[in-house]
Amino acid sequence: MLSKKTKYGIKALVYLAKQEDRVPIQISIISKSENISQKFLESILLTLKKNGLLGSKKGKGGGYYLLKDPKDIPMTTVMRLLEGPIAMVPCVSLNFYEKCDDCPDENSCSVHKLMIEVRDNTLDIFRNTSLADLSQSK
Amino acid sequence: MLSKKTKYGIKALVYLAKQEDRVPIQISIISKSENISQKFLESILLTLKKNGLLGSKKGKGGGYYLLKDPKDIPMTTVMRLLEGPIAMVPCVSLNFYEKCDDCPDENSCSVHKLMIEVRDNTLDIFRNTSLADLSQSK
DNA sequence: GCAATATCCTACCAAATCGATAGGGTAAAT
DNA sequence: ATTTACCCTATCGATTTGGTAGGATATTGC
Repeated sequence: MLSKKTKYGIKALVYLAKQEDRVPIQISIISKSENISQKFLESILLTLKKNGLLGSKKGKGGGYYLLKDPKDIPMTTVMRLLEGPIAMVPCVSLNFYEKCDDCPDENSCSVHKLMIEVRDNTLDIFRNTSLADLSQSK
Repeated sequence: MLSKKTKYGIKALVYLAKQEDRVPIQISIISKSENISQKFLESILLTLKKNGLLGSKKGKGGGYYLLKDPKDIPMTTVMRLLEGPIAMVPCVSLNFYEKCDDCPDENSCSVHKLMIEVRDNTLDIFRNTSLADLSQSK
């Protein structure tokens, strides 16, 4: 299940990507427009900033803005940053791998094989979808 | 993230599907073989029984057994039963649909569109994978 | 009929996560 | 100097998760 953190984060990024200029947009603007709790959104944008997706400006006329061209931000990046692993099971995760306690041998695990297939497909979608793709849609 | 409940459930079902005959298998056998807490597995198998996937026999020589041919059990059924919705967001779920609080219009929601794509792909895999497919693999 | 077996059922529990809120600190613009 | 708006930490209630406990119920073998 997608967390609200991720959902809100994506919506905010799309909102910023839709802006013509790279003028800083205030949290309050986004939170109102997208119906997101302002304080919650605040923390989300902060982590997006800490991880190099957003820049910020303090004080009057301040706010957040994208650091890169939306075309150059694949959804894999966004998802991993906000949601964590894309795989449904840690033992098939590329970036967050973890061995299962119960599984003696991954290669003979039925769940493992199935979840690799799911991961590959999902990964493909996220890799081939950029923030720009999401923003252009009507 | 796939819950352990689902993971264990799948493993147990695969274990049962691998049996030659349809002789009842005891919980303790499966739990030992698959390294699953016996009591936890008990509750999982019970829900699988209540939902028509498994039959059971009480008393000596009792246990659980598959009610259908593994070929006729698609993973969509198993997943929906144990994990719930296959979609990452309720607003794109076929069987567990729920409207978002924050979204005024689903059709113009960027997250919505992306998650529909993911759902369709994942659904496709689960639909075209049966319990038999998982059991045959080495 | 009685004891052994193994499912069935209910209740409970600790830990973790989630979504959100509170309250102030810091930097920048006017 | 004041206002603005990001920055940071801490806390909180609700829910979910994975697991445990203990006994009730049905079936088998003797």
